[in-house]
Amino acid sequence: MAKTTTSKPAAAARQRGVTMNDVAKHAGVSRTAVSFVLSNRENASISEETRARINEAVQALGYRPNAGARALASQRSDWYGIVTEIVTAPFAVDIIKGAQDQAWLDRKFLLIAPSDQADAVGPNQGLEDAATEKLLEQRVEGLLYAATFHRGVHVPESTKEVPTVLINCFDADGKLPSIVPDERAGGRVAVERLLQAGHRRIGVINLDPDIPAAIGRLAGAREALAEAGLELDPGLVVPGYATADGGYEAACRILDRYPQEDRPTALFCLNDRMAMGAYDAIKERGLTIPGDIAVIGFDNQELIAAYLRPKLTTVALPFEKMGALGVQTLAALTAGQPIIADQQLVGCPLLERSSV
Amino acid sequence: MAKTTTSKPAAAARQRGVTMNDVAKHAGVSRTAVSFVLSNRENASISEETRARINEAVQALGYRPNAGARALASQRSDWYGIVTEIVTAPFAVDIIKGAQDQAWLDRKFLLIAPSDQADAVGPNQGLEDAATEKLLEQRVEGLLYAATFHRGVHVPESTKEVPTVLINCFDADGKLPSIVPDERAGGRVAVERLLQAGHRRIGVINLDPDIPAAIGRLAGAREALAEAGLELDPGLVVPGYATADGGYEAACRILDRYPQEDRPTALFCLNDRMAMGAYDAIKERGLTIPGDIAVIGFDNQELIAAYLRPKLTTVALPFEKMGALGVQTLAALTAGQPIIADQQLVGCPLLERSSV
DNA sequence: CAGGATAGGTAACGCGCGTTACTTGGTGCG
DNA sequence: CGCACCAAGTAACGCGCGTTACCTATCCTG
Repeated sequence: MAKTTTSKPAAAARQRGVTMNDVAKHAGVSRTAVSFVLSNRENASISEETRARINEAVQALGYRPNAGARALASQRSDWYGIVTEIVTAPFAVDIIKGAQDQAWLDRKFLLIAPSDQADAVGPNQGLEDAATEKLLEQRVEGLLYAATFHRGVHVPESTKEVPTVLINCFDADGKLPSIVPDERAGGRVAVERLLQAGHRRIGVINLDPDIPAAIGRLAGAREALAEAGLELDPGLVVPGYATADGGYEAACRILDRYPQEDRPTALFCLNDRMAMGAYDAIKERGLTIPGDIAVIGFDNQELIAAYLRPKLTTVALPFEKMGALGVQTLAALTAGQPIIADQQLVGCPLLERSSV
Repeated sequence: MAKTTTSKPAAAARQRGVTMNDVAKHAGVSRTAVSFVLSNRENASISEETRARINEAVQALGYRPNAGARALASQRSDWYGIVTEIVTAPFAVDIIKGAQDQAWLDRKFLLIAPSDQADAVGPNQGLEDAATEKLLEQRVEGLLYAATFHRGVHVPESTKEVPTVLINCFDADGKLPSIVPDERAGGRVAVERLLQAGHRRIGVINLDPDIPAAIGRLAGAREALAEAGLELDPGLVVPGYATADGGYEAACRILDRYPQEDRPTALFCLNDRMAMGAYDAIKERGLTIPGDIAVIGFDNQELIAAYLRPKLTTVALPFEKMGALGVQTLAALTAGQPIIADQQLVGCPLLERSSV
């Protein structure tokens, strides 16, 4: 396995551009022939022998196709673009990973353009126009928009020029197809798990009640309870800021509100950060997890859920899957297939750890 | 602000490609003239009037330059490529953000290519070749390699064809310039902070002692102690797995090893995950933070450090800055400037929160 | 043995744009 | 009036490649 210094290819390529012409000359054929074998044409009509000679020449010269020129000539770029503020927020970066991997499989290149967070809070909630523009200049074949958290967004007009799919967000004013987590089913599976463990009095630490995550997860929780013939005691639902401190305070309120015999035996925290705070509130009172109080979270923020003590049982947001599905959907659209559904829901799997 | 439906531009552009020729016709000039005003040539010699006419035509038709064609003709792509496994690991995604933002400022486009984690553990520790190859096919002007954690890497041979900079890693066998965190200075500032708070017996929860992070941070800690006329008691340095559990166990050992009067009054945890575990060990013993034991971490993993109770004082890894500096360095190299230094160290700032 | 059908190629155009060389009409100057 | 000069603009080439139309030799068929 001695590393021979026969890296002539690299040396040759370094001097600014081995082209198909060079390959053709080296192999003693026309450039067209080279193009044919490199693109594996069906009706090839190139003899095995010259095909081999050409491949040798490619190796020998270290030829590397010029993607730009190819795109120009063939009128297709093999690029998708994704506009996202996610780069800023490690939280949902798995969307990108899922999309990347899927694109890679389809031999597409994913161009990632950052979207200014600034816009996201302003009156125009749209993801950034400049990024979209840049991507269109690259002649991407399709566009993806990905948000850090599930919400409605406004998308730039120019988007209408190419197929577009939204991930973890939905078109607030149009009909663009979108991929979003099935919050309701997620809330349901969480509470079902608690019921299955024998809990009957379940406290819920809520998020801002107006966002899709809160609406869906709470509805799911109610469904699960209803099926068990139970109702959600309004006193057991407390709102919290979406932080550890918020979770701590909410948990304190919920735990101190009732005499011990009425105290909930389980807490459904609508996100993991709040669960983190709830842990402190519970431990502070000399209670154990899950012995005295079971806790279940949502989001599966690895850095928290997998490192809390005991490890947090939680419902995962399917970021990676959403990213992959987004690319698949986009591929279908660019291939001219009709839109399957305006909104595709992706399941949120329960991750069993040790807090229930 | 009524939204008029005068989106003729979009409509015009939709039908596959408004070109410079179309603009030229619409403005009644030659394509060359259009090219000149769009690229803002110095020796323009285009009258203000026709320049205006051309710009109007651009607006009217919704013309958008074709980046690929431009690259082909001008022989420069305005693209940098970054090969990284970071997409997989939210941990260091800020490197990408920093690089993105800087590239955006320089009007460059950053192509992000995923690197298979698989390779990173194998005997060939190199970041993936396929990704590099793909990027070179796009004719990127420069390459960046970014790793999730500070270490030596092997880079594909083909890399030598364009300027290359390593971020958060260094070339294990060559001379490629790299940007890495100043671990030593970071360790030093952490311990200095503890000393300043009056601590004299400081425990250290170490990482795998062979990795650059551990070597540097520990050396820095020793330096700070030496300057205060102190030495690091070997019994106070315990190794730990780089997880919360590892930190918990290490903290238990260190806390239980000494009678109360000899017990360290502060713990320097070489990463935040271990600090998270140390918190539990401390609280379990009925001790308070920072009253009885001060804790300082490293890495500034926001999801942990900012949400622990009390919030964790820690030393930040300058991911975003490293990303930006990487792009700046690359810009200098592509501009033909000589390499400043083989290895640029970036400072690790102390983030004061509430655990010291 | 004429005629067509194939295998095995090649010449040449165009993708959209940057760029260099060239043209043209007007103006200043001796 | 003749010449140089400049502002204003254009024709035309080439970037590297995909693709279509064409061309030539060989083989088969009737």
